[in-house]
Formats: sequence, structure tokens, C-alpha cells
Amino acid sequence: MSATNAASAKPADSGDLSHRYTAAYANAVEERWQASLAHADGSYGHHQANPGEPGFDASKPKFYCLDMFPYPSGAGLHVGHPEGYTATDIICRYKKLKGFNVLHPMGWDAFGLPAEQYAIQTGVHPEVTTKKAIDNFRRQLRRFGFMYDWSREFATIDPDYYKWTQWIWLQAYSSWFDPTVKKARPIAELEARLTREDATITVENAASKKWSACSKREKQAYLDTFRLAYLGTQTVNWCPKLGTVLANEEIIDGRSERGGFPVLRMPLKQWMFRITSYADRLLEDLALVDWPDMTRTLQTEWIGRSEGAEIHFAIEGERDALTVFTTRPDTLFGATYMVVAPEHQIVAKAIARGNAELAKYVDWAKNRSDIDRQASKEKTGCATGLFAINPATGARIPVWTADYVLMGYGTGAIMAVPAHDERDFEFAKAFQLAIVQVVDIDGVAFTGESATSGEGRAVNSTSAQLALDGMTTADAKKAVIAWLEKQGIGALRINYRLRDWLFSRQRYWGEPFPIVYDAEGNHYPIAASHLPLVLPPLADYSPIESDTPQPPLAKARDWTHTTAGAAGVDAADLPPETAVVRETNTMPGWAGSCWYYLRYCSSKDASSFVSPEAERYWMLSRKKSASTMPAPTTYDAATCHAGGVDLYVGGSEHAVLHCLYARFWHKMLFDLGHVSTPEPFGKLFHQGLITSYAFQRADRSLVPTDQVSEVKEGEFVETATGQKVTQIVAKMSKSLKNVVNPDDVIAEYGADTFRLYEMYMGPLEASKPWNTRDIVGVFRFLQRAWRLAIDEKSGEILAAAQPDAKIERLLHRTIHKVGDDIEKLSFNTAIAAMIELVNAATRPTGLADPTHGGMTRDQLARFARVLWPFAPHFADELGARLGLHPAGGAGFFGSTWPTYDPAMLVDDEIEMPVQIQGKIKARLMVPAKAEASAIEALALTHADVIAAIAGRAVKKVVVVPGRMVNIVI
RNA sequence: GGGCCCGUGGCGAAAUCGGCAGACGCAGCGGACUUAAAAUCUGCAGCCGCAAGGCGUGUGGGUUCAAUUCCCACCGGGCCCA
Repeated sequence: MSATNAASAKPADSGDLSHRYTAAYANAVEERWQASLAHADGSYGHHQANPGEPGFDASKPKFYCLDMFPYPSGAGLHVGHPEGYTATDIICRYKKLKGFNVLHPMGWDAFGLPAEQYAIQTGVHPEVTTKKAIDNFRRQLRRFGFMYDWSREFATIDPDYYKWTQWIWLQAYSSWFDPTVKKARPIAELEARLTREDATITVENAASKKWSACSKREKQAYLDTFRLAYLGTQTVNWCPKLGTVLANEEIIDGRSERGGFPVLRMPLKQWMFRITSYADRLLEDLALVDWPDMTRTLQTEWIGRSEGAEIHFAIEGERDALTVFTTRPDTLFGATYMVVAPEHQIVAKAIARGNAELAKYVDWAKNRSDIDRQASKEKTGCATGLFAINPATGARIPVWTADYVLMGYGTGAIMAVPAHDERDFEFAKAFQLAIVQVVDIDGVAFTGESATSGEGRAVNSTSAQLALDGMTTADAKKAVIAWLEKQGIGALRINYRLRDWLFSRQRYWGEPFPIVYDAEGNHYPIAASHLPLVLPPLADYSPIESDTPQPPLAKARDWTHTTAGAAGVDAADLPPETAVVRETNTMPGWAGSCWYYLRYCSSKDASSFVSPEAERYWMLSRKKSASTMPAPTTYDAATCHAGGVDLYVGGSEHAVLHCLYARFWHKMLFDLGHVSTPEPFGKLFHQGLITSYAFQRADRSLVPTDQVSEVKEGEFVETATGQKVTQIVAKMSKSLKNVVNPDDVIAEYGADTFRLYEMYMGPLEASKPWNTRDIVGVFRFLQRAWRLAIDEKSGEILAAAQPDAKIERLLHRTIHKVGDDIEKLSFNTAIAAMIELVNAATRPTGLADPTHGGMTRDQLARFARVLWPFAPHFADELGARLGLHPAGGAGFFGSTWPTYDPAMLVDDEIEMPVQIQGKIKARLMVPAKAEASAIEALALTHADVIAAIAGRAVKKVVVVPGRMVNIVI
């Protein structure tokens, strides 16, 4: 038997295949390599040095690859986690071989409700359960062999981390958005300017006062209206069940995103972020990043910029006008009534005039939950008894209130144009209000039976004051706005759907705000030198039952009641002995994830939230077109990438909230000079959801997987009843008993097989069902590759002495294709290419010289490096047995990606199909570089072609060199 | 209701500057090896048909020498926003 012929090395009858690549063998190999990454100093894994540290190579380009860090739940890793993590691990290993400095960190998003709820039930501190969950997650991630730089690991609950979360919040608190330069600036600059100019400001009760004449309190109140983090009274979404208020973003169809509980609206004083001041930049800068179109669209819609007009309607008998926002000022003549939200202050005035019916309606409407308000199709409302004047027509129009107008949108009041708005139309019909057509839409007749919406030409829109008839919608809008501005009763206005971000939560398990209040309720920041403000332990975590939200931290009386000096308030602001009370709300779960990618750059830095040098190195880089220029020191839009992180991979469920919040924080930090780039994430990618199979009865109810049997291929019945059920794809869930535990899969096949399977399932971005039966395919691939290289009896290398020309050629192609596919994140096709190579090499019958099958040691060494990003333990083991590195330690970590010869990618001769009328009739072998005319001549003289033409006249011959020939007759 | 995305063998999928549809894997069927099975190797395999051949990328149209790919309409599924 030739030792060069791996495939014919038939296994002996039994027993002594002690080096066969079985699951147990794979597990042993993997665990040995993983154990060797535990270093003597207690650290683990591969460390990537920062600039200035020993071992840092400044000549290499950087690649910062980020995974969305997980929330460490008690349930451990889900199979969905390793999907994205394997993808980034492959790219990072590849980039490492390609000569990059690679930053690939991991950490824990560890504040949040589940741990707090568990604490409420058990009394165990959330930190205890969370740290236990983190330990388990870390163990699982290491078992996958991901090459994270564990020296940079942290959790958002670490005081050393949230110290800086609090610090960043203080930056926002001490900043304002200057609209003239469209960026954040220190509020001290605003204060200095007001002092310098001795500006006249508006104080309480709309009185005007010189800055120098203002009291300290008045100055403070004025500055507070500018802070990027400010205390605002908002109608909030109060969720009694969760015991907290929620952001608009956390509510879906009137219920909490988490848990699906009802949400009530109530006014409350809360910490807010003035994210709306960044609306335009958040919108514009989406053009600077390489993100999925879907995600960009979602953020654009979420910000919801709309151009229109603000119009002030005079109210009979009232001093103040009623202001509305409309995107269709051109329909002003059609405004036949007005509607305000029940919470609108003008309603209170109307009630004060003694309108009992109105009071009754408002009470009823206010007590309706958002669910009821949105669910009811029937229009409800009540006339306020007030009348407004339509400035265009001079007509008296009634002011109504209705719950379909929400206080949170626009100004909480609308001018109703029933002829051209569906909801206004229904309302007008229900209450017999006038309907006047003012837009003639091409091809759509206005019948009075329904509203017509869209653009057209103005009709019925001319009065002594204003003439619009005949104008296009766009022109009419401009004309109306110009007229409103001239009259001083309105103006062009840009409105956003985006609201300011409610940042307070009535929760325990979150970052405390570094702020205290004096007896009068004035707020004072805690100096940075007193951070972190550590979360105090509690004995009882349960929510405080109350009509109003009561944060659990209020129970920590010893902590909340302190003095200004002890808390760390600047003595210039407040004498140190002054009694103060701490803020008892905490920050939401989003806080920690808004900047964690920055902390990874220098996660142990004690003197700043991120070391400026490390931040600049990892976040700032040149565009490809400017790659020959020296490394940048400051951002330059023409030559630098706007986004810092080179690749960010995570689920699309974070496409709006997390990715919008992080951008907002990043832009604030950018404006204040703390980070180098205007955007945090250059390229964003969403991996698809891993689903599972489930079974459905005829009535569409679902049956847990363990209650179903397969009677024959593809046919399933419910075991208990014998009734037929259909196999469908569904989300993994405990109730359906179709959740796959990664630990089990690794035990059965090894981590390398798990990694390969998830990458081979399909495109990374696609949602795909887990099919346990398919795993064996990639496992067999590894077994075949192993057998190709290793003698299963001795464990020694089994290599060909001479390279086979065909295999060498295929190897070059594989190196090329796998590298290309990794860059495109097309891992399934990369793996298919490697399988083809191994199949060809293990099938000596297909080779030119069957006695020289398999691969040489040199070929195996190149193959191992191609496989390494995907199945690192396997590849490192193979590398060690080939003598390329020691059997343990870094393996191929410091190696290079194999090169290929472009000449090997093209064949000398290729097969081309010849079609007649689009049907293939013959196949032609032609030289790869043959001219079209030569191919045509060859085709027309081919016997099968002549037969197929059967003497008919050839009208046209289309030759696409390298592709095909089509003959038209 | 509006917007976006997706429909390819029994299954996961591949191929889209328009150019041989179904690479690769699973499941399936046959053969070799084996007392047998597993494992391995090897062959077959879109559908109809003994074959020649025909039909095939959700359905119907269109553009083109040529359409999974581009355009229109519809059907089905998903996601987001109302």
C-alpha cells in the first residue's frame, strides 16, 4: 500500500483507529488547544497590543471587528449567538493572516430587567446571578474557540465601566446644542456668552430680563432649557406591571416590547436626552456609512423628517392662538374644523368656561389606555365650544377635541381637512362637519364618498387675501407659507417624528444618575472625581406600590440622603454641609451599550473613558482611495472613513434603537472632541435569525416537537392522536421544545463542526432553520480532510510525495475563492469550495495519476491555513503535526494567508455550449483565448450543429466568448 | 392601508454587469467491502417518459438571440411603519 494514497488506506478490521477524527477525538483536540491559551499570568487567549505597548506593529493596517455583546441570561448561549460570533471570528482570523492588527473584543451587556426580576423573586442580588451567567457565557464562548482579546473584557455593571457611563452622561448634562454650528458645545460657553453680551432672556411668567439682573436660580433655569441631558416633564409611558416608565421606542401597539404589558400615559418629571437637536445630522450622516438599506430606511423613518408649516389660528375670545403643524399648508382653504388632543391646554380653558359634556369626554379619553385609543375604529370626540378663524377664508370653524389626535405628535392640534385626509374625513362624517374639496387630483374624481389624498392642483382656494386656484401642490405650499410669514401667522417648519429620549427608569439594576437635589428640588451634578457613584445594595428589590412611579432606590434611605460635600457637588455650587437627596431613578439598559465599543480600545484605562491614542488608532482610518497617505491624526471627511468600527455584526432587532442611540452619543462625544470620527459603526451587518422546525395541526395550532413522530419521510403525525401534522419553520421556543443547546451539539460533534455547520447553513443574512440532520455533512467533511492528511492508526502525517497538477490547480482556486468569499461574508460558498477540494484530493480515481493522490505536506500546510478561520482547532492540530508550530499555543495566529498564482485560475481550454434557438444542441472544446470569429467557425462546422440546423438559413450567430454560442435560424 | 424584502428539487441551498439552472451538503436509491451491520469507498438522482424527447426557478404577461436575473400585474410568505 502506498503511503501517498490516503484514500486507499483502508481502515483495519477493527479497533486500532485511535487517531480517527471522532467527536471524542475532536473534543480532546479542541480542549487541548483551548487549555494552552491559558497563560501563566492568569490571562487567556490572544492579546492584540495597542499603540505604545510591547509587541505592537505600527506598520500594519487596523481592523476593528465588533460583535453586539450579549445580555448574559441564566439560560446560557442560544444557537443564535454563535452565528454572528463565528462569522466575525472567521473574518478576524482571515484579516490576521492577511497582516492586520485586529481588534476583536467581547464583553457583557449586564444591566437589565430579567436579573432584577429574579432578584425580586429570590432576594439574591442581581450582581450574583449576573456574574454567574457571565461565567457561563464566557466558558461557552471559549469552548467555541473564538479569538477574542479577553484582556479587554468588561461588563457594563463593573463600577470601573459605569463610572464612565456616568461621566459621559455628565458631558451631555454640561453641554448644549448650538444651532448656528449644528454641534454640541460646553454649556459654560453659552453661559460666558450670555454674561458677555448681557443678553435679554425670558424668565418665569414670560417676563424678559437682562442676564446680569437674573438671580442664580433664574440663570440656572434658563441654562437647563439648553442642556443635552435635561429634566423634563413629559407625558410618559408608565407600565404598572413592569413598575417603570418606558421610551416610545420600547412600546409596540400600546404594550411594552418586553412582556407585552399595558402601558398608561401620565405626566412625570424625568431625565431626557435632547436627541431631537441631532435629528438632521443623524439623518444626513446615514449617507456616510455602509449599512443595510433596510436599516438606513428604518432609521430615516424613525427620525421622520417632514417639511410643512406651522400655522397660528386665532381663537375667538382667547388671547393665545392655536398653533398647528401641517405638511399640507396648501389645503388651508379646506380646513373646516380643528381638532386638539384631550390633554391640550386649550381644552382645560374650554372646560373652565363650564362645558360639562366636554369635561366628561376628556375624563373618559384620558383614562383610556393607548391600546383602547388605537384599537377602536369608531371616531369619538367632543366640540369644545370654541371657534377658530381660518385665516385664508375668514370663516369661523369649530374646535373639537378627539383622542385620535395625540399630544405627543406635532403640537397636539391639527387643522382638519376632511376632503383630503382619511381620518379627518371619517371624523367629519361622524359629526356632520363641513367637507370642502381644495385639491383636484389627476384622474381621481372627488365624489364626497371618501377622502382623496395626494398631490394635484388647488381648487376652491381663492379669497380676497390669497389666491391658489390652479397652482400645483408644491407651488401652493410655497405660496401659502410665504403669505403666512408675511401676515405673521405662520412659518415654514420642519417637524420630526423623533421625540426626545426619555432616559430615566424606575428600576434598581441600572446605572445611578450622578446628580443630587437640594430641598427646593434644584439639581447639582456630582464631580467626575467622585465617580463612580456605586449602586447601593438593597435588601428588598420589589417595586414600591404607589399610584405614581416610585423607584426601588428610594428604599436605600442612607444612600439617598446625604450632603453636598459627601456626594461630591462642587462647593462653589452648594456648601458642602447642605443636605441633598440623590436621584433615585436609574439609567435604562441602553446606556451601557451606547459606548462599549469605545471602551474596548483601552478597557483598563483608569484616567479616561478611552485613551485618546488608542481611540484614534482603532477608530480612525483612511479610505481605501487614500490608503497611501500617512495615518490620520484628525478626521478628514475626504480621506477618512466616517465610521470607526470596521465591521459591526448583530441582529436587526437593534437596527433602530441601539444603533440610533449609540450614534447620538458618539456624535455628542465627537462634537466635544472626545472621539475622532463622526459615526461609530462604518459597516453594519445583520445576521439572520436561526429558526427551528415546528409542527402544526390542521387548525394551525402548534404541537411541541417531542409530541410528534415521523411516520415516513417528510410525513409527521402527532404521536398521541396519530393525526397528521405539517412541518413548518418557527422561532425556537421553550414551549415548542425545539430549542437547540450549543453545549449538546459541541459534545456530539465538536466546536469546529458546530462552527462549520452554522456557516454552511446558508447566507449569513438569511433566516434559516436549524436542521440537526444536516450537521453530519460538515462533520464528514472534517473527517475526510483528516483522513486525507493523517494516518488514523498512527496519527502521523500521510502525504503524497509528488504534487498532483490538478490538485495544485484546484488548491490555488480554493485559496482565491475562499479569500474572496470571506471578504463578501459568503461563508457557505467558501466552505463548499473547500469541500470540493478535499473531495477531489480524496478521490484518487479522478486524478491523472491515481498512485499519487492526496496532497503533499506543502499543499496540506496551505490547505490548513485556508481552513483555519473556519475550523481553527482542526487546522492548528494539522499544522502542529506538519511541524509548522508547536502542539499548543498560538498555532497559525501569527501566520500568513497562502498566496495563489492568477495563472492557475484560468484553464487553457474550456467547454462551450452551442445553442440553436436557445436550446443546447452541442458542446465545443475551444482554447480559452479563442476569438469570437474562430468560435463561430468551429460551432458552425460541428457535426451536431449542422444536423440540428438541417439546412435552414442561419440568420444570426451570437458568440459570447467563454460563455456560449447561440445560433438563430 | 403604506413601505421594504423574499418565493429555485423531498430539504438547506448555488448560479443574477441577462449567457450551460440546481455547485456543495442532507435525506433517498443502487454497487463494492463485510458473516452482517456501522463506517468507508463508489455510482445514480429536477419532473414526465422505456426511449427519443418534452416541461421546468410562485402565477400570467412583456422586453431580448437569450430571463431565476430586467419591466408590469397578480398570488403567497416575512419584516417594518400605521
